[in-house]
Amino acid sequence: MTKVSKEKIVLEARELFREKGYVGASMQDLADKVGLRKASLYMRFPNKEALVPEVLSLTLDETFSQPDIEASDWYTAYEAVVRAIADSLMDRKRCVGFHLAYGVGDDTPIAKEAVRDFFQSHRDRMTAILEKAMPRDIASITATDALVRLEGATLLLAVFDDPEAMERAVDAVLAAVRQ
Amino acid sequence: MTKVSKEKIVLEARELFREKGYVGASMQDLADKVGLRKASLYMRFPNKEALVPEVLSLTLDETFSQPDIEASDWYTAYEAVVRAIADSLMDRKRCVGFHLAYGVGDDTPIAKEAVRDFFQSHRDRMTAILEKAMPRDIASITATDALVRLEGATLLLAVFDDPEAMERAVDAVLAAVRQ
DNA sequence: CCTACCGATCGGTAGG
DNA sequence: CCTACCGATCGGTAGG
Repeated sequence: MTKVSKEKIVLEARELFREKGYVGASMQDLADKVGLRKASLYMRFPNKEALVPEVLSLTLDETFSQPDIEASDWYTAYEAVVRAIADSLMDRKRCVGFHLAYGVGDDTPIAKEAVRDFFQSHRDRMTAILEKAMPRDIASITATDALVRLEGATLLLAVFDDPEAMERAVDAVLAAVRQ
Repeated sequence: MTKVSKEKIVLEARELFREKGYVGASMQDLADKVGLRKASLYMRFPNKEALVPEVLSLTLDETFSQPDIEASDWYTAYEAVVRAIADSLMDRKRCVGFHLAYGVGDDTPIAKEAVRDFFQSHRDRMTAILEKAMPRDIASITATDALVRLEGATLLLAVFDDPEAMERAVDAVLAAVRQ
């Protein structure tokens, strides 16, 4: 009976938030998943809301720890990010960030701010890569629209289990920066 | 004290589902909104799940009752649909269908099927318009990708209250069928 | 269309 | 890290 790590809890919390959203995910479900009693979760996290920043910063780190992102060639780096995002979305059929974006309200300001940070970080880091090849304002718009298409394609994954829209989104987003 | 119409209840239920999702919206909130006791809602609807098909079919009807959709010119009709969808999303910052797509699970099969119908109807009706100008398979893909972009842009509306991504999505989606 | 209620579950805490 | 509990709220029903 080895101690349950904080990371394990965050990973399972992410699965719950992704699948059921913020309100639909319960601390009892999470406790069952990690094999603890519910009360014991409160030793590591002050409350449910505090799980949200942890879940999102873990996810951000995963996405941007792709090896090719350090490539000197901007296109190689950009393609790596886009494919990392798309692969993770296709794997899980939903975006935990998007589910939380729709699901957290003004009653959970810390969670709300974490969601903003999550997507703003995506935009900033993608913009930084594209800035090597185009002016800052164009890079920023291009990054934002890429995110919009990738996230939008999760609708088809969630509703119809159809990955084709995501594949087309990846192709279109990459083609947009190649011309 | 005139009777509360079924439509009024459905309209308020839509607002709740859009804002809080399926699990986050409570029958008590809905009762308060329409000025009834909670038990009285069950005279018109057998349960909470039954509200979902009503909410979505009302929304579908609103979108496709735009006058210009009957235009003989396919482009005029398509533009009317795209703008009707975008205007409604920009107005409310979220898509009730998307929130329900992420939020309903296998425990609510009727709601889940209603969500599928909702988006499949969008695809079918947009495809029907585009078929006047291109082969069926291209029309279907074009319609799906248009939906993906418009729905994806709700992320920026929900998180940053930024309408610019939606405006660019509308322009891009219309430009895609003009060339 | 109401009052009054049901069992189940929610997030969170006391106390060890 | 646990047992045991808190008040609040959930969807839904009985009975009038």
